Amino acid sequence: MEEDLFKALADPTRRVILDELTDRSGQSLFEICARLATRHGLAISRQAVSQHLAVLEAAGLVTTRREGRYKFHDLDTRPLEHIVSRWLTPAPPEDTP
Amino acid sequence: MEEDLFKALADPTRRVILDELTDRSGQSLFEICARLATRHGLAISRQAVSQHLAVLEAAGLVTTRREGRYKFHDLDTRPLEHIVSRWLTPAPPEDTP
DNA sequence: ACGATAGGCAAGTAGCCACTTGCCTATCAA
DNA sequence: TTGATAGGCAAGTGGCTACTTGCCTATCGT
Repeated sequence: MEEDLFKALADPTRRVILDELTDRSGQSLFEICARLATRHGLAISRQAVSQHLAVLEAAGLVTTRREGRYKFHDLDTRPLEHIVSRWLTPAPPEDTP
Repeated sequence: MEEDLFKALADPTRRVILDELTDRSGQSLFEICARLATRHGLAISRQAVSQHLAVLEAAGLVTTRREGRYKFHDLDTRPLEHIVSRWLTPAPPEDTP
């Protein structure tokens, strides 16, 4: 859903998570939490990060794979190409809410 | 401001306005209102559109010029290039809210 | 000058969203 | 099996935001 993509990008914390996954894809929830805290000074609860990841997954920006008790998160930037092409290239309008 | 850009893109009505300005740049507030109604079926008040345009202008996506009692709105897509390059190319992370 | 058109300002409201809190399930190590 | 680790679910709360309403200013045509 196109709507989900823009909603996902609207939050600064989610953008930092994308930065984190750009730096190292395939992190678990706890890894992401730790790196948000240590490298970005973000004091944020595990649930908050979990909810952000769900939003990013709904937007197609993150894919997940389960391995035992771990769940790894991988970045998928393909939806992003798709977004700028809407206005940078002469393309027809899309959603009408 | 980077934050303003993503916030601006988060709203579906604002994205349709960008579509409208992509189709024809330099429209006045009333023109945009009319075309949102006729071409997109959006029953939206003039003030709402005005506020949306202010948000788009704060994001740098729209520039305005006054001529008499008219105020024309022009599209500027440059901030958009800037946004996807953050994750599509190996670039350093940015905002930490 | 007067009415009509184009737009601005400000306050109020309703709905959404990020975040927390509390509890629960599942996997692994000892 | 027990405890610890990794994650999920659900309800509640505070703040932000899109939209409306009402009134005001400025420019143009006649």
